[in-house]
Amino acid sequence: MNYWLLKSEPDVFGIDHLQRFNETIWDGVRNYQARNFLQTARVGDLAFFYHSNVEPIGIAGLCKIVEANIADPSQFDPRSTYYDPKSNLAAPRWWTVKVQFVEKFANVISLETLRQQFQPDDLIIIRKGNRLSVTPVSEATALRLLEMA
DNA sequence: GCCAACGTTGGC
DNA sequence: GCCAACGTTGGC
Repeated sequence: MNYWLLKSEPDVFGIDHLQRFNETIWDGVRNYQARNFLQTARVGDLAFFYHSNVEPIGIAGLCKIVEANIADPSQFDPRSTYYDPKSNLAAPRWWTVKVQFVEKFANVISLETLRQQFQPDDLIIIRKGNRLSVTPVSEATALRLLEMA
């Protein structure tokens, strides 16, 4: 099993939304490196839910992948902000997963705490200038994060 | 294939 | 609101 970190702005979609909806298709990823990570995610993998651009910044909860290799439906929807006219049904360009709510942490693991506890090599999210919205997390790091939650 | 220009992200 | 960092675009 693998571990991931999914980044989102809670003003748009946060852990509270996921708790309310229980499941969601993680749509709108339009970065090839992030997409490639998503394509390797498998059912049963766990993903940390990171809140960006908000106070407090940090890991707010946990979810799990319940469906893998979904062609992101928003790429085909002209009304969607994620619409991609260069994609098509026969050869979808953007792939994603469906995630299910697992847990909202009692306290957000803050970015400051993450920086104190981990090295940039261990946790991509704390690397300077990182903008990837989907990143892998090693098992060792994941287990430590789960203990901190 | 290079790279300047541009738009976006996201912490501060 | 600022701005550094980054990815993408498009002219050449």
